[in-house]
Amino acid sequence: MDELRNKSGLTETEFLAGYDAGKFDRISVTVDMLLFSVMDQDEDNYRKLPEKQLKVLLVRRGDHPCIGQWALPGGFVNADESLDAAAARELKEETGIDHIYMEQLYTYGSPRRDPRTRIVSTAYMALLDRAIELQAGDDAADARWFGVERQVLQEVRTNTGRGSVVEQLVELRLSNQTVHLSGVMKITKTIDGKVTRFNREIVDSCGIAFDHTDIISYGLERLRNKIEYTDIAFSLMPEYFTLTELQQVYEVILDRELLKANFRRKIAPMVAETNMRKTDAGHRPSKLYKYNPNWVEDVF
Amino acid sequence: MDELRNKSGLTETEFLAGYDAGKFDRISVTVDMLLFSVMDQDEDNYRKLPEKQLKVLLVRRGDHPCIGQWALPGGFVNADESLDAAAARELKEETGIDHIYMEQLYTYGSPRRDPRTRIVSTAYMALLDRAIELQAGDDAADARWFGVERQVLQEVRTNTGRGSVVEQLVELRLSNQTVHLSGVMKITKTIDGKVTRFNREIVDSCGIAFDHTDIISYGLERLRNKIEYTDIAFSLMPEYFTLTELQQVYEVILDRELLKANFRRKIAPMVAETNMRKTDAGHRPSKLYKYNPNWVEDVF
DNA sequence: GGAATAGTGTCTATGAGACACTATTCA
DNA sequence: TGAATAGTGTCTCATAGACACTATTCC
Repeated sequence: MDELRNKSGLTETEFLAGYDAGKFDRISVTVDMLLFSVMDQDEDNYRKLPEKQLKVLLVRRGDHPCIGQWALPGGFVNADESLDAAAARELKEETGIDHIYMEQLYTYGSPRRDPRTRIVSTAYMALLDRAIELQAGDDAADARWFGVERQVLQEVRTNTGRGSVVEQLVELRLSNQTVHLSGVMKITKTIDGKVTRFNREIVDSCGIAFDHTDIISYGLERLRNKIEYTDIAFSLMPEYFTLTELQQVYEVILDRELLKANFRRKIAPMVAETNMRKTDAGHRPSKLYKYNPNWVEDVF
Repeated sequence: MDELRNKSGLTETEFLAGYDAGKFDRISVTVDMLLFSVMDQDEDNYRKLPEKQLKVLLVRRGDHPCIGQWALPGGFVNADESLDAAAARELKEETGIDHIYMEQLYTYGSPRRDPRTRIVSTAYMALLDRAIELQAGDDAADARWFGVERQVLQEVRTNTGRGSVVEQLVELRLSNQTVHLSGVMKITKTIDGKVTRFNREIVDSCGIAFDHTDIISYGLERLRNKIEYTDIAFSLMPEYFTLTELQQVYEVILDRELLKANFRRKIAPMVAETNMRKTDAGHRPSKLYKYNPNWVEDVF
């Protein structure tokens, strides 16, 4: 095969020897890591269960651009590593964690999304099954968990002659004890004739760096969709858990309450009972379950 | 805000003036366009309806690397355009088409996926509602439609101690009157404890350039999933169509037959009847429908 | 008339949702 | 004992699937 020659009469080996990568614009490529976890809120009443909250990990930027703002952890892709490997490496560097669920989310490539230079960034989403202590004085000097809330502020539906436009204003609020961040996205679905287009635009961003408001809100939407038809929720659970804890994770992500009996029927095939129980809770103990790894879904 | 200074005492303006993009490895970024359409097969019996087939557009490579093989149309992203814009531009250049459905699929970034240099490529999927004539002597000298077939060759399920592994061998066959291409993917889902990982690997590729076997098979999976819960199928239909034609499009993408009565009930809210009919077909004429752009789904 | 597609009616099985009820700890 | 959660039973309604049937065109 190496004997094939192109119009200039070159074999592939000869062609590659003379190839100049610099003749096309080269671009900096980074990965950003959207790390979610679900953690307990403290509860004063010993009898009540602690509430759960969806958290995202952000890092305070210590340098320009967006100095002082909060950003997703991430960094440049090295010459010899795949995007997946770069994302896993960044996660490990920032948090010391490995072997957790991770998937590629979306690639952001607006020409001016970073004032330094043209940067294309591939966002990944990862899910963590526990709270981790963030060691201060690390590479990421100032990494913190933020509680995540999302709210639709406004929805406008317009009928145009050739179709319709649906426009939503969605607010994202990220907060912990000391810091409160927020951003607003305008998400538009336009149907023009038969052509449907989606558009996402950051309308307002308060303390969130770059276009990370968009990434976080998109990741949240993906998580919300996937929890309905995959087993992704178990990536957020410890090895043993009660069904109520599992239900709380679903509720916090879907942002609505579920009926216990129905929930249990639905997830029954995905879990396996153990003979352990969680006791000393000020009320009836509950069985501990674990993920049933032999659960068969429609695979791919 | 510009008055914030970093540890070196620089304002953002000063910082940016001294920023050297070259200190990190820069990478070539391209877009690849997976363009699908559904076209009629010729039918000899005048009474029978023509069968439909899913098609993908490929371009024969005239230069190294992968000279002589068939690839997705695509090209380098320009310095000043977004990824979406680059994908739309490439599509327009190769086919003369614009204003069609398009979405970002996935970003491929293995270090050695292209022998020239490190290339990260963002794949897009677009859907076309008609057959277009491919003008020879174009930029893409040799662009052709290929019929797409996918077949699961083997599925192996293994129970490991800590979980399970499901491994599928999937063959992709692309063909037209003169050219027959094929590729085989090994798609693996590994559950290890609670951590689920997916892996896609090209096992064999016969005449399909680079990692495009992976892109095409992934796009096909995405199309198959989305046709079940979105209105994406209408992007593949002309303005007016019969319900049987619409059903054929679903069948060709899902690769299974559907029951007519059930199909019609299901898509009824998405279509609007017209008072036109399709006649002279050697059998009972059928009503023409169009997409109902006021159909309300759960929006986002 | 007959070949072919167009189009409809209805039964059943399954699953989602609502709701009411019983059971069990432990301070 | 009572506050709280754990856990179950059952009804209804909506939807997916199977299947059988009627209707209409045009050669």
